[in-house]
Parts: sequence; structure tokens; C-alpha cells
Amino acid sequence: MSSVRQIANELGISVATVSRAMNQRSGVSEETRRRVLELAQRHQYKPSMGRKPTNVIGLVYPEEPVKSDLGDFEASLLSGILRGVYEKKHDLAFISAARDKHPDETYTQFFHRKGVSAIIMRSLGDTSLVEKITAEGFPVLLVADRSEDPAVSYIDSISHDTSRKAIEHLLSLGHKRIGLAMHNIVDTDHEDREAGYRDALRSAGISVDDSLIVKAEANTGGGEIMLTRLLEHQNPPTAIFFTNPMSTIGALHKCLRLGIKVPKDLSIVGFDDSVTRHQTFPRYTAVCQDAIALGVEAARWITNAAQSDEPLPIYREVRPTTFEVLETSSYASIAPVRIGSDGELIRTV
Amino acid sequence: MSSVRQIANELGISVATVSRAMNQRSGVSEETRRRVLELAQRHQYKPSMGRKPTNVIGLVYPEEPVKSDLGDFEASLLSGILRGVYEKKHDLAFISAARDKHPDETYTQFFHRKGVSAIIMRSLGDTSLVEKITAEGFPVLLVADRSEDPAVSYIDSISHDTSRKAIEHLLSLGHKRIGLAMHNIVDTDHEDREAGYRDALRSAGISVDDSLIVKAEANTGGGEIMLTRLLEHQNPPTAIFFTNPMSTIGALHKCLRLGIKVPKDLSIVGFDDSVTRHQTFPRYTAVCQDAIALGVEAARWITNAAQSDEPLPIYREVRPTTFEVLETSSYASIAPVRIGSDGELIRTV
DNA sequence: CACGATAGCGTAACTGTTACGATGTGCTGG
DNA sequence: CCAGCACATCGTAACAGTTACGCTATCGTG
Repeated sequence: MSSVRQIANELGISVATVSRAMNQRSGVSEETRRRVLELAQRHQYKPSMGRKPTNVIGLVYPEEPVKSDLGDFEASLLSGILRGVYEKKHDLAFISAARDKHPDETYTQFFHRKGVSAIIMRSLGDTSLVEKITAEGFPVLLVADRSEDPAVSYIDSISHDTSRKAIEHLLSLGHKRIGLAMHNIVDTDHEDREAGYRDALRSAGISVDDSLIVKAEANTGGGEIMLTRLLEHQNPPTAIFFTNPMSTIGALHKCLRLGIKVPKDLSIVGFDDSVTRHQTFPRYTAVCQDAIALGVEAARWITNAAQSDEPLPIYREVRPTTFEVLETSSYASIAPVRIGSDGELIRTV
Repeated sequence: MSSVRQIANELGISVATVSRAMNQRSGVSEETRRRVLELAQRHQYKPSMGRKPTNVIGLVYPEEPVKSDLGDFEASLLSGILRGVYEKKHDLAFISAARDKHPDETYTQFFHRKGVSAIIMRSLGDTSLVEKITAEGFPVLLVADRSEDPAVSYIDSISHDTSRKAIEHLLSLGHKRIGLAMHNIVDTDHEDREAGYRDALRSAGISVDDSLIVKAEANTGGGEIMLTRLLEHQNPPTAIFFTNPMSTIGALHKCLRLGIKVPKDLSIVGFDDSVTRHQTFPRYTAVCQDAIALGVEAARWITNAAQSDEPLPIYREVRPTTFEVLETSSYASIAPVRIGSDGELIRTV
């Protein structure tokens, strides 16, 4: 309905200028570029490249394209997305939002320029970008996070109830002092888990001791640090809930190294995105989300959204997590261990 | 140099028919389609879509797009590839070679149709596909494998010398019977490691006992199986070399479970693609390759190849691996452990 | 034999991009 | 003050590939 020539006519300029403005090429004044992009936005302009429709879904990370290494969750999620996308005969392209988007062009224009017809968006804590893109009307699905904005479609796991169940499981085993070891970057997932933790304690009539809540990076080093910090407490916990797989691994590792028997001396409940909980010693009790399934579902919806002509209704799916008891949770120790000032193990009596 | 209209003229047909034949659309006879595709191949036809050059690199897996889950190696490799590709202002798209390639079209035409200007190829054992694509003249780089075909460009890690060094390390600690636990899918990497193993033993005057070489899947389950099988041997090894990170983890896990002290009862040398060796208990001695760096280098070369007009010279880089001694290798046990017929631990005397 | 359905193909109109030239503006040296 | 040059900005026209529509031939079927 809107073509380069139509925009050119309407503005009284040539198609060449319009094309140059669209593609961030030189040879066009800032003034005309702004007018072109503005009108293109009003017309919901969408390049149709000959006529051929493109079948590519974009996968967008907000800031840094990828950090030093894809974590377990990202890898599993990606694996699921790929499966879902292939199933629908689409392809997947990584798009770096921060890298080469021109300030004047809208996100819609940017994605069209990149040749993707819809995107899956990963928000690492900050959902403002996905809200902006949604407002433009470009098909986008937020995955593994939620947004307050009622226009944003998302698919997420909810770990509130399951986290609560995990804490109740520990309470039923006699634990009174339960530590919480979290990621220092706050997204709705981690808020969920903290809320579940607090709710379970409150319902059991136990007041939350904030000195038992620690935060660090979501990797093995962070797990070790958090375990150490909690066990250096004068009145240490007899159980700890780690809200991230990598920190769970780090903590288990540290326990083996220090000679802390899990679960005899200390109970641990972790978090798992795939099957990591079966690959440690001991196999750890965990709140589990299926990152692969999350990716598959996300891909299925976004491919439908990409193919459909009119925008799909808002989609919001919150998938349940599961709680699996394995070998790291048992009765509360009557002689809790703690770590002394020079790193040695102390068994309180 | 060659356009749709030129091909149409040469064959005495219309451009519409040529376009239809190229894009696997209906309305053209098999006969003419074959003639069009054949001529396009002879002319090295390359669609230029307006004029705009595309800046997308394809990442191609041969058969199954991705298995159930990306392994540690794939995730690290991908992470590196993304970094390198972004650095060169390109994007990355996943392409499924098996899915929707028409039998008659060449791979070159297929990739052009997908809008990628060059590809990075992952061969899971079978290099015939990359050889075919190379023969067509399409820019392709094989990553993490090698090919006999002298025309194929590749980047790989070589683990022969380092594997040999690992075995020599074990020999120097007094080990005489050393097991080898391999992946059951044979690629050049695993051949490398086996060759290093054999060479080290031969040089030390020890004949290779084929009953000490076992194979299984490259996951934690496979590691457990291989460990069990080797320790059920009447004359069990005192050390084992695992050629894959996941199977190393599985074996370490199994040892903890069975009560086998590593390295006191059994020495283990593993393999690592990233930093996994630091995330186990004990931290394992390993032959290490840097999968991220491999990906970065691969992406740098292929982006250059994609931008250049004439084909680049054959590129072959073989990156060294490193050997890092951590905590799972020590002197040979004088009382080797083995597993009895009903799964119990036996300490030979 | 008339009729309809279908496969195969061409014409022409459409999409977006870019090489080349035209125009204007500002600056510089004489 | 003016010729001349450099540069920015933009239009013309030719190019790229795709597809809606219509034509023709063939095949079946009543």
C-alpha cells in the first residue's frame, strides 16, 4: 500500500532520496531524512523487496550482544527457539539492537532493514526496549521476563509458587533458618523467587532475617561467595535456596572442598533450566524450568505473528515450574556448620 | 555480470519463468527448471536484489539442525562466532541445510536464496557436504573439523600433541594401564586424541590394550557407562583419559557416588572446551581447547571472505590446545579399584 | 464434439537500489 | 569583484528481482 515512490510523491522528492534516507546512506540532508522517516512511520511503510516475503525471525539481545559465554539457560532457550522456528519453516537471525541502528530510524524500520519480519526479545532486566518496539506495532515477543505494559506480549516461567513449595519442603524437614542466594541483577523471575521465599516463611510464622539474603553474580564463583558469606554468619542457616543453576553448582563444589556434607550438614535447594541437577554430586533438589520448551513455544507464537497480516491479540503465557526433590535436601542438622574467621569449619553445638 | 534477464534471453524464455525456477515456485516444468538452474550454475549467477549487498553470515549444521540441547562446546563456539561476526558489522543467521533445499538447486543458489553471503559450517563427522559446497565456489569455512579435500578451508584445534602430553604425564606418574574413553562419533578431533594416546604408549614401550578403549555418547550418561565398563575389567586401568567434557563430568560424578577417591584410587584426565574443568569436584586435569577463540577466528576470516570479491586463498589454521594439570591426576594407585559383578567396589591387592 | 480444468509460459507492471549528472552554495585565489 | 573549484544535495534513468494477469495448448469428460 505504501511504496518508496508513493512516499517520494507525497513529499515532492525523488525515490532515490527516499531510498537513501531509509538505508542510512550519505547524500541526503538531515532535514529531509527526518521527514522521510517520519512519513514512512506514519504510513507503516514496510519494504517488500520485489515482492518476496522474508521468513526470518530475529533474536534480539538488548545491550551487549552476548556476554563472554552463553550460560546454560541461554543455550537451552536458544536450542528450543531453533527447534520451534525450524518446525515452522522459518530461519533465525541474531540481531544486535545496540550496534547499528540509526538514531532517527524507528525500530520497525531498523528490523525491516535487517530483513526480519518479527523478533523474539530477551530483556536482561530492562524491559523498556521491548515496550518501545511494541508501541511501534512491530511484532515482538518478550521471552523469559514480564512487563507491566499491558500491550506487551510475553512468555515466561513463574517460579513463585514452586519456590514457595521448595521453602515449605525445607520447613517440613525442620529447617528454621533458611538462606536465600540470588542473582544480583533483578528481573521478574528473581523477584518471583524471592517473593515465594518470603511468603513461605511468613505463612510459617517465621520472620525474614535479611542478613540471610545474599546476592552475587550468577556463576560458579558467585555461588561460592554466597555460600561462604552465609556460613560465616554467627547464626548460620541450615539450608540455602540458590535461585540460579550456576551458583548452585559453585556452592556444591565449595561444600565438597570444605568437607561440608550435603545434605547432612547443610541442605541445598537449587534452580535448574535443563538437566544440570542430575549432573552434580549429589544430584540437587531443585526448582526446575524447562528452558527448551519455553523457546519452542516462543518460536511457535512469533512465527504465527510474523505470518499473519493483522496483529495478533496480546499473548501472555506463564508456564509453571516444577519442584523435584533429589539428594541435597534432608532434615535440619542439629549441629549446623559455619565457617570461622580464618576459613576453617566449625560445628556448632 | 549475469542477470535474470540475461539467462532468460540465453534460454529463449521469459524472466518470469527464470524467477519462478529459481525460487522453487510452481508453474514451471521440471525440464525448464533444470535447464535454468543448470545455466545459472554455469554463469555463477548471484542475485543482487536491487543492488544492496547483504551482510549476513550463515551458520550451517549438516543434518539435524540442533539436537535436544546445545552442548557446552556448541554454546561456547557460538558465543565466539557471534562476537567475531558483530565485530565485523555482520549478522548471523542459522540455516538448516537439510530442511528446504530443493534437490535441483545448487547449494550456492540455496544460500543466495537465503540471503547469506558466506557460511560457517559445522560438520558432525561427515565432511562430504562442506566439500561439495567448496567445489561450487561458495565461500565456506569448516570449523572444528578437518577435511582431506585440499580445496576446503578450515579452522580446527589439534589435540594430538597435547593428548600425547597428557598420557605422558600419566606415565610419568607411574601409570601402566591407562584407559581411553571416547565419543562414539568419530571426527578428526577424536582421531587426533586417540592417535596421541597410542603414540605416547608406543613410545613408552607399552603395547596398546584395545580392551581399555571404550566408546559411548558424549554426555554424562556416556561417561558413567564408560567408567563402569573400564572398571569392570579384570585388570582395570589406574588412569583414564576422557576425550569429552560431558563424559568427564559424568565419570567424576560416578566416582563420587561409588566412593572412588580421585586421584588416590584412580587418576582422570579430561577434556575441556571452556572453563568446565574448574566447576567440578575435584577440578579436573584436562586437555583444553578454547572454543570461544575458535569461533572468533572463524568469524573473522569468513567475514573477510564474504566481503572480498575474488575468492580468498585456502585457509587452514590449526590452533594448539593446552594441557592443564589440576587435581584429578596423581601417582598410580598400588591397589587399583575395580567394580564387581554386582556393582560393588573391589580393591585389588 | 463442446466444455472446463489445468499446466506452462510471457507481458507488463510492480518493488527497491544506485551510477551518473545537474544544480546550487560556499570558499579561495587573483 | 569574479572565475573557478569543491562539496552537498538531489533527480533522472537504468538497473535488480518478483508476481498478477492473461494467453495457449493439452487433457479429460459428459
